[in-house]
Amino acid sequence: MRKILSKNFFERDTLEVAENLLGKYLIRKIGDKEIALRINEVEAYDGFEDKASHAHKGKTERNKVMFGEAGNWYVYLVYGMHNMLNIVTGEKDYPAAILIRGAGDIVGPGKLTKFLKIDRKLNGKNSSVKTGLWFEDSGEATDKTKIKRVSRIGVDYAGPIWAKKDYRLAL
DNA sequence: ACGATGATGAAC
DNA sequence: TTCATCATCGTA
Repeated sequence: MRKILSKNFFERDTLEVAENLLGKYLIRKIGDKEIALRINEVEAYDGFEDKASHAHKGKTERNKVMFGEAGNWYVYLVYGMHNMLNIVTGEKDYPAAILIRGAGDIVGPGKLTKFLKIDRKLNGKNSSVKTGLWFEDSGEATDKTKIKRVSRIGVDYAGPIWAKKDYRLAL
């Protein structure tokens, strides 16, 4: 059973989406080939108050897609060389997204986008077969009791409260 | 432990 | 228009 995840899956609480995204598949179509990778590590960036989130200082040219429709891709460049892949969650005008850190054998958000040839051309597009990048539920059950919850990476600047939140989920 | 490498946002 | 900063990675 292949079920494509659509907007309604992402239009709810970010932590809840993050938890449910683990074990789902990220599908990338390149030419006539499809690559499917099982998602095993994500990070949540949730709301205005989250000081680790790009949206904390309000809407800007870069982060505006976080304020848009759930199920859209938020892709940006860090450190001058790595594209980060995020999926927008929650209601419109509520800024939140989930960073995909690891899928399949690929560990690390920068390596993942390089492997799947993902760049900012996808920013603001929705996740669907049409854009060549989407999610599927294979139907296999994931054991939620096995989910590890630890602090996020590279967000020390957010201060002790927000840097310490266990918003990094892994299988 | 550190440098690569460039867009972004805030200050001036 | 300049400047510090950065949701990382590979090499040492």
